[in-house]
Amino acid sequence: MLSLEQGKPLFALVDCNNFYCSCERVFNPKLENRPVVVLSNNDGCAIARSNEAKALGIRMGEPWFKLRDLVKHHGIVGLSSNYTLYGDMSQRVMQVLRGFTPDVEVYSIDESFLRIERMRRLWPSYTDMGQAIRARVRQWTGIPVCVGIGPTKTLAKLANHIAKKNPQFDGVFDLASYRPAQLDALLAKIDVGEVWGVGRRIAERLKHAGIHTVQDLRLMSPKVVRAHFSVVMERTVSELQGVPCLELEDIAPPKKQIVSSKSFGEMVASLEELSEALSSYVTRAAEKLREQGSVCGALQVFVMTNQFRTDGAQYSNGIVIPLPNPSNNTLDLVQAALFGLKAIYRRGYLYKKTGVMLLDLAPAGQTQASLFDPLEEQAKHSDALMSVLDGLNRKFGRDTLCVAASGTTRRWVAKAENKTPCYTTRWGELPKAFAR
DNA sequence: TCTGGGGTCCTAGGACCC
DNA sequence: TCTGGGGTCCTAGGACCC
Repeated sequence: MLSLEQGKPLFALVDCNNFYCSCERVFNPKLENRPVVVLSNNDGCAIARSNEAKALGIRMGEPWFKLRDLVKHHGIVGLSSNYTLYGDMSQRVMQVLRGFTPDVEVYSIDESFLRIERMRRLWPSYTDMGQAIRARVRQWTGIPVCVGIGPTKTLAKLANHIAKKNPQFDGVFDLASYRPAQLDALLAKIDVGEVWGVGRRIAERLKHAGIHTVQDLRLMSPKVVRAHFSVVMERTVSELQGVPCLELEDIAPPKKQIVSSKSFGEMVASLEELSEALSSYVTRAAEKLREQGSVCGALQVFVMTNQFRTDGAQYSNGIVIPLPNPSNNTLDLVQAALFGLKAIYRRGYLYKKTGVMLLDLAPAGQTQASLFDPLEEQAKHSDALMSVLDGLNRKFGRDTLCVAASGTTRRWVAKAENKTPCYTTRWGELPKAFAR
């Protein structure tokens, strides 16, 4: 981790434009210049929109079925999400960024923070450096990005927003390239809700107090903000004023909980089918658990009916199951989860969703031993079995080897009616190029 | 008919301890 | 009539992020 004490930091935020839509466009140029929407699991709602789709007023999270008319009139393309593709494209983009500096924090699937103050001499200006990043990512991956540059993460975020919204900056904006008075005027035109850390609720409260723009918030005293809001907001205001409070976290800390849950393609009533679905989610969660080298000490199972429906009875419940011995063995976890499911299952409801959360995560191999620990020999067998399982599934694709409890009919799997191929991760689905 | 999934952090309040 | 003060741990709920 690059500490803030090591000289004055400078951050760049590199953010992919309309990331999921851009990934689709890389492999299907016919999608260029058309309104494209990528849908959530189950083809439920819009989670990524091309600029053309945004221009039609399609909002983030808008249910797809409500867009039916708009779709008909404007020839909107709605694609099921293809996370395998997006995950792979993301890794490629991040790899290109690491070619510029090792000081990269992958903040989400489509954005990274970079510490750039040591790169200054390689380009005439930071803006030129930003343009170089943009050009290389575009050329090597096909993905368009914007770059925002500022002395704190919050300001880099804001600069990125400015780069995105103002075409005259050509996708790169360095806050330092503006004189203070110019910057004040610019920030006085941006809604306070655009600040990183200011969500819908806090924006409402701020506006109620007469704070409408980023500039208004920037002029507040952090102490006063703390008194009326929280330490988090205090930090945000300090960062807006150029005082860095957040460091670059280039080494991802292990996750504290792992969740796997999904809505069903069709409603599920029986315990058997719920068990199948839950087993498959637990399998996925356990894979993630082993990937980060952890074991879990407890898991939580939950079920719920469709809360959007007004007819029919509603039911939702959850239960935490402590494990006698911390484990990352899929079979142990499935067994515990099914035990929990049995306890909260009620007959007579139509379920929409179930899921599992792995809790009390700890590094494997350094947990408190219990009186009833399995024999060392057994533990070794368990580890060996899991590495075979993971190895086969990595090599031959997910679910090549899975627990029988996850079933074979799988009526409950989510809808994905318009999904593109895994162009970059499956031999059988490689894109084909033809010469004329 | 159709409404995502996966995370983090902070705060308040209760239980309990000395 | 007067009814301490400080600390920890846990949980639930709320807010935020992508």
